[in-house]
Amino acid sequence: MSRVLNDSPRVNADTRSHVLEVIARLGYRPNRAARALGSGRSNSVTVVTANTTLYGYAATLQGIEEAARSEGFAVGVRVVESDGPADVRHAVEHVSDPDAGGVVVIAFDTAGAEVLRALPAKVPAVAATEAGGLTGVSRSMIFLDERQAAADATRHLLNLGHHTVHHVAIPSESGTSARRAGWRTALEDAGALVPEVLTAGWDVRSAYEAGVRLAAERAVTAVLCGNDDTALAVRRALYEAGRDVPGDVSIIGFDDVPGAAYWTPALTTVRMDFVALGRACLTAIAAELAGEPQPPVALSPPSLVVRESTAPRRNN
Amino acid sequence: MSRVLNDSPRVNADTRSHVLEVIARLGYRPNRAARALGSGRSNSVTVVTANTTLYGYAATLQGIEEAARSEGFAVGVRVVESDGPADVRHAVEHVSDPDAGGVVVIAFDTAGAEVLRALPAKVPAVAATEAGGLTGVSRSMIFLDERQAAADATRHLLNLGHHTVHHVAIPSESGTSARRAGWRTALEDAGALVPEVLTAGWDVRSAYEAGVRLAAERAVTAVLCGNDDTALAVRRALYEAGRDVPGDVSIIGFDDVPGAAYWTPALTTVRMDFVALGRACLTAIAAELAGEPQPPVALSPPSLVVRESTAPRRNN
DNA sequence: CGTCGGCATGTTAACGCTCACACTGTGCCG
DNA sequence: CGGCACAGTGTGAGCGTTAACATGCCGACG
Repeated sequence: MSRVLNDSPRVNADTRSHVLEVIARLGYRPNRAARALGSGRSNSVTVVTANTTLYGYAATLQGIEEAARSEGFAVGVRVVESDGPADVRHAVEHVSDPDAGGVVVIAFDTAGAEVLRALPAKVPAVAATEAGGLTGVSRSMIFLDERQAAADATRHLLNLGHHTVHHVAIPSESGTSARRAGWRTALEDAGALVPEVLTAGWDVRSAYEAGVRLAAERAVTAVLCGNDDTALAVRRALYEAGRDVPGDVSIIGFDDVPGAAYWTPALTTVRMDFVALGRACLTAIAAELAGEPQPPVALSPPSLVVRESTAPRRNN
Repeated sequence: MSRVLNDSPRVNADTRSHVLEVIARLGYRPNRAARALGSGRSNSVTVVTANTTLYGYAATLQGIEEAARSEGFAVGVRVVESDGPADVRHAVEHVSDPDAGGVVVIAFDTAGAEVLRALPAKVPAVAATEAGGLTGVSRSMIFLDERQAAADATRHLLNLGHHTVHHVAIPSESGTSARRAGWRTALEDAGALVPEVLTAGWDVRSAYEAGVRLAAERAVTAVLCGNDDTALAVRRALYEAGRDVPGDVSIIGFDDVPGAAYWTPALTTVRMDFVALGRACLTAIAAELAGEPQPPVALSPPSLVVRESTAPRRNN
């Protein structure tokens, strides 16, 4: 019976259908735990992430779950609250259990990255990372390369007549995220001054505070925000300072959250297909678990979508 | 050794510490699958949800995971894409496996509700539902009762001089959600006219369309939206119609998503503590799995937080 | 001083599967 | 017509735990 469940090639069609019939009649359901124990495989993946609520993480998780479901995998979730040694160790121990199956770690931040580094080589894993991947880790790493889009966004602002564009960064694994890199490159190529970057946390408040600082400087007329939530907060700070968006200041976000098109003004942002990223991760870990070679994945690159939050520089 | 791992009372302190020492030295880690097989228990819960990306769902999941982690449970996720029979059946089969452990279904919508109804009585489960719970299901149901807050919100608008309050509803399990009920009650109590409710889906676009219809009617000056995303879209529609918020029209949302306070104007909304809801669900399912009686949970009720999107009715 | 009741600890049958191997029968080749 | 290869099927030894039971030990009680 084990043979028909795992559809081995060596079963007579008659026998198979008979077994299937009996299975149906008895309402038999295989027990996953027993199957895992017996085979050593578990047909499940667990995703470790720093958060389940933030859009990028949640959407990636959704992509993973979607693909997992269609491939018959069970999916587990484990959050690492911080990159502190205790949290990281616990997460690593959790997923080191064979029952956790394959692991996909969402390493957009240092917490995920630390887990990835601490993960024993024997546990199968892939990672969703920032563009470029992580250094010093030999794992399959899949990412959305927004470097180009970040440069496009910056150039878009420059072409609008802005003398330079400011950047408020979100937490990232490397000090130099792809967003920041693309931004800097575009600025340098254009011979524009590269302002100091402000950093915000995941919480909207810290982004707001960065916005307040930016709003105080009359010289800033264009800002590239690390993500849409950051853009929201920066916009708020600008508003409170009496500076109109996009009249006085143009802003661009990253992610293109579902509501971005419905903002007032609608947000110019970079569309990131996190769901596709998640799906690709699942496909990759499934291949690794099956011992198949992993074809390099090519995700369509993020692209700038221009809406209403950017406008020509107002001469005054 | 099984005895020390499960800290049974009948072990000598010396023996225990010795075993512990050896365990540490060998780097031994118990195997979850084997443990589940042997004991019949799995120390894990799987949450079935219709979505992982929408704020209410994601935050509830976060609460569950948080509590699960601190109690040593592993958490699985299974999404039911729709309330169609096939999706529901697959989800039910998935969680019927003993390895799935306890189940917490997020039944804010019909998909979740259907799963709950179809779940065999033998599988331990609790549900996070709309206020009031589901009829015809005998399971522990935990919810945030926003009826009062909805009424408060409606009254707030009425007190501001609005003749009535329109409502755009989001999908719900019952035709009459608590939000809607509270709204209607407040309206009736005030002797105000009860307008027809508009319904939107989870997608922002449908909410936008509802907003467009509302914006076309000069009589609407106050609208209570089913959630913050809906409010966002309605606000956009109003803006496109040249109607100012809150000058011409006041709007209120539900959820109080992290960014709501940073909108422009900051959104008046009802704060829902989904994380606490999730935690409560985990506590409940853990108790059920342990065979302990379940104390009824009392979650602090959602409350209205007044910000900038509501203002006195403008007489014209 | 013989017994009996616990406490500690040793032992082993499940748990529900998978996988490797043994076995049977058939068609085909020489 | 014997032998062989192989498709199809039966069988049972694990897989890593748990829990029930068996055993050994000591002190207390009669």
